[in-house]
Amino acid sequence: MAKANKRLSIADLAAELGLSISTISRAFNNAPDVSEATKAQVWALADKLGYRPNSLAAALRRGRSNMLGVIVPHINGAFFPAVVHGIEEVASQAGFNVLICQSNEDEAQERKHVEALLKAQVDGVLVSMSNTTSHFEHFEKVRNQATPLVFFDRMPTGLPNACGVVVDDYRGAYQVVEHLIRQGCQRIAHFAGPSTVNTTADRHRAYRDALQAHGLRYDERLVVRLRNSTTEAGAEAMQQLLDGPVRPDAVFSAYDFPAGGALQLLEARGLRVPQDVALAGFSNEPFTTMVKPQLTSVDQRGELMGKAAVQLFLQILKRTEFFTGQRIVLKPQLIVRDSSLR
Amino acid sequence: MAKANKRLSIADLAAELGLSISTISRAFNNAPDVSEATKAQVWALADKLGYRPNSLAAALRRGRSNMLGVIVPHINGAFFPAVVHGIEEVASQAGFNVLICQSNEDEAQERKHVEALLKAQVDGVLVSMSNTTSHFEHFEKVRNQATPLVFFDRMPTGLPNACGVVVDDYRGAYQVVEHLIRQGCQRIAHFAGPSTVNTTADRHRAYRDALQAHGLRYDERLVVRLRNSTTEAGAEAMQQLLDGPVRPDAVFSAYDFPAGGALQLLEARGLRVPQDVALAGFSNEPFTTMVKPQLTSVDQRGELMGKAAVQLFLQILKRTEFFTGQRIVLKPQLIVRDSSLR
DNA sequence: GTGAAAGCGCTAACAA
DNA sequence: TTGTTAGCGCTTTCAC
Repeated sequence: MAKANKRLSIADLAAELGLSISTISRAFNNAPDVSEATKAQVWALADKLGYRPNSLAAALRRGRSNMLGVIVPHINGAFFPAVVHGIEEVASQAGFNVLICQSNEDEAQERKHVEALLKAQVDGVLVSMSNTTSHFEHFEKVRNQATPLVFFDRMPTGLPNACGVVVDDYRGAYQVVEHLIRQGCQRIAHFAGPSTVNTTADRHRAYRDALQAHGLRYDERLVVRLRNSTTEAGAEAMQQLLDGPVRPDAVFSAYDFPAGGALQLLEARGLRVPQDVALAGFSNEPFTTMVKPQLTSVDQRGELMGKAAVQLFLQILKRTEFFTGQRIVLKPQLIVRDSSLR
Repeated sequence: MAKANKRLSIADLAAELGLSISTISRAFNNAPDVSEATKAQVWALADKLGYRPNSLAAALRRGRSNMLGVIVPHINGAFFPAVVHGIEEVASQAGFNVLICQSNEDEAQERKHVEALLKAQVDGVLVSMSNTTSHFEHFEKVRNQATPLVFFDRMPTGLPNACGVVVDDYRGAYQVVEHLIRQGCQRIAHFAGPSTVNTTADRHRAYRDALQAHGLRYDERLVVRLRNSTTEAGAEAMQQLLDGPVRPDAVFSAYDFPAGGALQLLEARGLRVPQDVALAGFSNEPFTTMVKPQLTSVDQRGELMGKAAVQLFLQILKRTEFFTGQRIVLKPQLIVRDSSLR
C-alpha cells in the first residue's frame, strides 16, 4: 500500500516528465493543441502515480465549479427521489455534479443550505421549497449573485419572475374531483395540505371549483387541514370527518399517505371503500397499488420534472440576459383505481 | 435589485474599510485576536454588500474541504433515505457538508462517483456498495489518498481492513426463520438477494443455518434468487414456487417489496396469508403496515446507521494512525405482524 | 490587534 | 506544440 501521501500536483508530473505545468494542464483538459504522444505520456504517468486533478483549484481559477445545488424538502416517498433521479441524469450528462440537500420542511435549514451552496460556488440552485417557508430573501440572494435559480414542484407565490417546473396540480385535482362526481359521489371531502404552498393550494382550489362547476356546494365542514402528510395524519383527519356533522361519501386527499391512513381507519370502523366512502390521493406512490382496494391517484411526473428543471437551468446559464420567469408546466396523469370505482 | 455582479472578495472589504485582507479573513473565522469592534465593522459591511466567503478558495488553501461524500445505491424505499438523514444530521453538526451520489446499483457509476468525489477533495467517503460491484480498486484508491473510507450496510467482503457500520443481518434473518418455525411452518422458502453482497448473503446463510439448527432440511428447490428487489420480482418468485415441486407454507424474503408482491400474487391465486403461506420480509418499509395482513419484517436501524457511520469517519479523521478495520454492528429488530402469526 | 507576503493547484493569456 | 507568468480568493506564518 502506498505510504507517504503528500498530495500530487501537476507540478510533480511536469518535473517528472520534463514538461511545463501548462502542458500537463492542457493534456488533462484534452486540449487539441497538445500532441497525442505527450498526452499519452502524461496520462500514463498520472495513472501510475495515482494523480487526480484538483477540481477545487480548477473551479477557483475558472470561476465555475460545475456543481449544481439541489434543495428538496425530503427524500421520503417516491416523488422527490424520482425528481432527484431525473436531475442527476441530465446534470451528469451536461458535466455537472449534483449537491443534494434536504430542508426537512424547515425554513431555517433551507436558508442554511442556500448559504452553504452559494459559498461552495455552485453554478446554479434548484429548489423545491419547504412548506413552512414564508420569507424569500434567501432566494433573492441567489439571484443577486447572478446564480441561476430554478424551482421545481413547489414555488413561492410571492417571488416575481421565479423560474421553475411544476405539474399542473390544479388540473390534476380537478380531474380527480370530476371523476368522483361522475361516480355519483355527493359529499366529497378534502384533506388539504398547507395553503402557503402553490401545489396544495392549487389542489384545494381545484377541489372547490370542480364542486361548484358541477352544482355541488363547497362545504367548509368537509375540508380538513392535514397536520402533515403521513398516514397517521390521514387517519386523524378521517376520524374527524366521521365525528363531524356531515358524513362524506368520498375523500380527495392532497397526498397519498393520508389517503392510505384514511383507508385503514375506515376499514377499522367497518366502512367499505369505495361503496361507503370513495378515496383518492395525489402522487401515485408505489404503495397505492399494494393496498386493497388499490388507491386512485395522480402521477406527478417526478423524473420528467427533474430533467426539465436541469434543462431550464442550462438554458438560463447560456443566456447573458436576465431571468425571464419561465415556467414549465407538466401535465399530471389521473390514475383511476378501485378505491374510487363504484 | 443589485446590478453589476463581479464577485466580491475580502480584498474589496479590506479596501472599503482601510484594513488588510488578513484582518478580514480573521474576522470571518472569528479569530480571538481581532477586536470585537473590528469584527462588527467587517460583518456589517459584508452584510450590506452581500459578501459571502468563497469556501472553494478556503478549502484549497487549507487543504480541507469540509465536504463528506456519500454514495448510496439508490434512495428508493425508506432505508437509504433514513441513513442519509442520519448522516446529514451528524455531519452538519460537525461542520461538514454532504455530497450525495446514487450509483443506481451500477459499478461503473459507483467508480465515476468515487473519482468525482476525490477530485472534489472531499475529506471522506461513505459508501454503501452497489450490488453489482465485484472489483474494489476504486475503494483502494480512496484509501491510497489517505482519505477516510467508511462503508455502511453493504460492505465488500474482499477488501481487507474495511471500516464500516452494518446491521447484524445474520441475526435478524435467523430470528425471522426461527419465528416461522415456532409458528409451525415446515417448508419455509427463501427469496434470496445477490450472494455477492454481505447483507443478503448473510440473510441467506442464516436462513439455512436456522433451518438446520431446528432439524429442518435445507432444500434448494425452496430458494428463489430474486431478479431485483421489486414487488414484481417477488410475484414472479412466488409464482415460480407455486409452480414448483414443493409447495412452501412460508416465505422469508430478503427484502420487503418482493414479500409484498408475493402477498398480492397469493391473494390473486386464492391462497390465504398466513394460514396457507406465512410471509416475512426485511427492512420494515412503511408499506408493510398498510397492507393486509400487515407484513412481518426486520428493522435495519437506518438513521442510527447513518449517524454511526459519520461518527466512525470523524474518529478516523482524528487519528493519525492508519485504518484499523473497525466495524460497528447494530442489532436489528424483528417486528412480528399478522402475515406470520397463525 | 493588525499587516505583508507567500502560496494552495490550477487555467489562460501571451510568447516563443 | 510547448513554456512563462499572473492570478482565482483565501489562510497563515512571521513581523510589528
